[in-house]
Amino acid sequence: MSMQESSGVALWRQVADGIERGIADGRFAAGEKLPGEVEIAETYRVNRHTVRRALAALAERGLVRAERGSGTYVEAQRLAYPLRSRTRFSEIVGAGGHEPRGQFIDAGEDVATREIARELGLKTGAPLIRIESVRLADRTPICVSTTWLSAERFPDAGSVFAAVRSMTKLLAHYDIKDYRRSSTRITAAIADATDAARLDLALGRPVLVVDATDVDIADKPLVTKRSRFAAERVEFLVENT
Amino acid sequence: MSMQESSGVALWRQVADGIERGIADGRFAAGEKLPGEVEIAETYRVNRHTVRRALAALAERGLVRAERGSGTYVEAQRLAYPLRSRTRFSEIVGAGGHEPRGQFIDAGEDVATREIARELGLKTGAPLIRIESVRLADRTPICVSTTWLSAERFPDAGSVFAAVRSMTKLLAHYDIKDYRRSSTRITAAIADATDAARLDLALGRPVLVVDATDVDIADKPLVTKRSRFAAERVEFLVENT
DNA sequence: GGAAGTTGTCTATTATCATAGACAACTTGA
DNA sequence: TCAAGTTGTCTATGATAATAGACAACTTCC
Repeated sequence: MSMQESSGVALWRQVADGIERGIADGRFAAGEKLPGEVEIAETYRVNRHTVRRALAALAERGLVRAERGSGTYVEAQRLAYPLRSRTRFSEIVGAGGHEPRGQFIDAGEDVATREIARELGLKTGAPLIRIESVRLADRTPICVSTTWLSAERFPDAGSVFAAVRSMTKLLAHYDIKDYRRSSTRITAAIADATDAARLDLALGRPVLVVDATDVDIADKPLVTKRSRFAAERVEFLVENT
Repeated sequence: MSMQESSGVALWRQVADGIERGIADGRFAAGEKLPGEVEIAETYRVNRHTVRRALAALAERGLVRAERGSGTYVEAQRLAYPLRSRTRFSEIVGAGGHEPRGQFIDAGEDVATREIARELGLKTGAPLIRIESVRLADRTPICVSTTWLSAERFPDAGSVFAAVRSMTKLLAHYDIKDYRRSSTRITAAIADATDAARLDLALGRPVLVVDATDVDIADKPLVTKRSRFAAERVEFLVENT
């Protein structure tokens, strides 16, 4: 009967994404009641069971809540994340009325690829400290980051970060009182298995991939990082001054 | 045997996304040979047939090309898209050595939601012109846009755009010689069926959703739009000055 | 109380996904 | 030429996705 586009994405998942999109762009406001399962099934031209599976997936992720006999209700909101010259995770999250947190996952040594060397103003193959971390707002993971610093300049960066769990505090430990974002590159991708697990994100969900470099007040590169943000939880704001 | 995470995304699709990610971030350079199907199957822990399906999907989208007896080769590249105060699609694409094109899809009338009214400095319910368009680099669709303008100030915007197929030229028609981007909000989502078709994108692929407003030299709002960029074809650059 | 509308649960059937193995067709390099 | 390594094609089987129908359990409102 149906044509079956065979996109590699299950029908229930497409319905779930459609509803989530509706929540994200405000067609379904927070607290509001969704259309009934039968009505959703009709609009997407799928079986009611397929809709139920979609809703179950959204419910598991905490986006909706089903009430038997009554209906299914929305509960969600996206975090506004301005991209400014002064970018501090804790300030941005705090300003939104949430409690910023940092989690240290792992640190190790690495050598600079050509790209990282260029960003940090080092030579290819220079020794680096690599730090893996997660940042959260309240208890919700917002992004995972892989951060690189020069191992010569910041020899104990790994253990320092593990203790302070904040990039600002890490730099302060090395007497760097101020820094700013010099460049930011943004694209989107599907979360890989590791990132998905760390972000508590379903497989196949999109992430915003941000490559950024921070410099000190003399424009000297300090750290470069690649962060993956859960797209369903944030919205970047670019303000042209 | 396998655990089956049941993410709603087929295994072959996950493999395809993984390989695409590898192409996007440079692990597999353009023109280079991918690992053999057996090796890919081992790294992803799936059957070779599953890998073949993933490669077939990538081949259909033109990202790779299989050569019997020899191997499978990469062919792709992402468009760098700087987000500056002065943002002109044709200039950005032209600077990358590609030929910019615009396609008019549809125009109609609309009334301002609270959000659009705020962006354009109008009252909620004010009459608007809504324009749907696609922009391409060479023959590849880059983004689809929904653009809103005040119907009072730009009464014939729809038919003018249909003729000139460029926002800069449309504004020039109303004696606006210069304008600039005042705000940009970025997030990511999965392309819906309509956008996917217009972008020639497989279902379930991510898009970068950009909400932007352009203002004249006196900071008066001119147009506001929501664009959906094929994430696999562009990379946004934010330059903090 | 009762009707209408909602979500929850069960059984059953068909199509697609994923695996498995074997071998053909072709390219490359020794 | 030949061996090794590659992609292409075939058959087969079990697991999962999607459909279909029926009815229970519960809420809301008249």
